[in-house]
Amino acid sequence: MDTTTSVREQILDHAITLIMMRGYNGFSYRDLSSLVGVKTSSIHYYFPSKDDLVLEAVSTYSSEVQSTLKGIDESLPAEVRLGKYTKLFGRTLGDGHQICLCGMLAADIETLPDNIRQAVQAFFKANEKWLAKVLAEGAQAGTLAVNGKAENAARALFAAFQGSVLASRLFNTKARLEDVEASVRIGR
Amino acid sequence: MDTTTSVREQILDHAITLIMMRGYNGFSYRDLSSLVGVKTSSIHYYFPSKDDLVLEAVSTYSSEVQSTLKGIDESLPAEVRLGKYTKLFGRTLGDGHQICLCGMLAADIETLPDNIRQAVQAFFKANEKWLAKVLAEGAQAGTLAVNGKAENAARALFAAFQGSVLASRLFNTKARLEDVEASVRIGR
DNA sequence: GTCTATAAACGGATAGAC
DNA sequence: GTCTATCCGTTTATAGAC
Repeated sequence: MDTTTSVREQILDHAITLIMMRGYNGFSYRDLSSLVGVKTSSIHYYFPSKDDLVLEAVSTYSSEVQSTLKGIDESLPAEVRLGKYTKLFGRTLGDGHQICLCGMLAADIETLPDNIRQAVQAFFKANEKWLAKVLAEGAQAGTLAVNGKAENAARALFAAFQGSVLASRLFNTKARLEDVEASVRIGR
Repeated sequence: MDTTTSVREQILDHAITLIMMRGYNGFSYRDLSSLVGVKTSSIHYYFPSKDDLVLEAVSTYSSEVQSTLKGIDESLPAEVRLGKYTKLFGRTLGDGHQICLCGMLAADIETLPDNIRQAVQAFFKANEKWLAKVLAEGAQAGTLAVNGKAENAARALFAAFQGSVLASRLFNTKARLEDVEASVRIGR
């Protein structure tokens, strides 16, 4: 089997982790250079500008999340799917020093170009759409507490997940993610 | 009357705005220098290190928010107090380019010293405590939808507010703050 | 208190050899 | 593709004159 990871992939992977940890303005080509073991000029060969690198980081990260969501069987009960979504955010935390890449870039958005803003917006919309479907079904089944329209509740719920990974890292506990799930889950 | 604003106050005010806009790693002493009209070395006179400046920014910001919360009459109905809290976050947005200072620093937390982390944690806890009281009363009165314990629901709700200012700025609309309020408010 | 001057490291980025 | 070498602006911070 092939366990090779190209330099390009390594750069991208480390960039994603660094952004999730320290944000756009908190990492440099020099950081990547020492992590991957190539000179900064080699990184510029693959990603001419930092914005190019970050834009591709968003695309890669977003595709991975979308793929995970697509892998969640829609025939499962709504509350079970929500539980899997909570776990997805739990994995995002990693060793406890990372938050969602798009949540982080949303914080840095005023220092980023418009094409990155659009990519981050698309990530938000996709997550909200997925959650809206889950909430609508859970409301129908009486297993999830949904106040008002599912679309509005989904936007509030996604915001709660983004805010809670922030708080989870700040307080060094995953319990805050569970608070969010508990806030909409009826019964045990 | 005295409309004088000391250089020190001006530095602090602009620092708070810059952090809310661009984050810890997104502004510099040079930015402050051009905004206030003094050299960067003069800023170092008041705030020896950037961390000193940011720590005091958190203290000042936190005091202002605490003061606003204290000014909300506790004899008002819970849902009315919640409405005022939503408006507080709406003012935080300002001209639409700012988020909560402590939400921003929570995103930057991995690049900050421990004393700042503690100050940000204290801000989170104070807000969650205030919201827990409102939620408990609203649940009792049947005006607010609270699932599970008020303390847990309050942590989820505060996370939702933090996430929603992020989204409000990202999409350039205050509607996302209202989604959060609507998600717990019963009836019209 | 505020300035000039300067340090010393870091930032993203490019040219050209190999 | 990767390197060396370099550009040039930025960053936090300090020393010392006024």
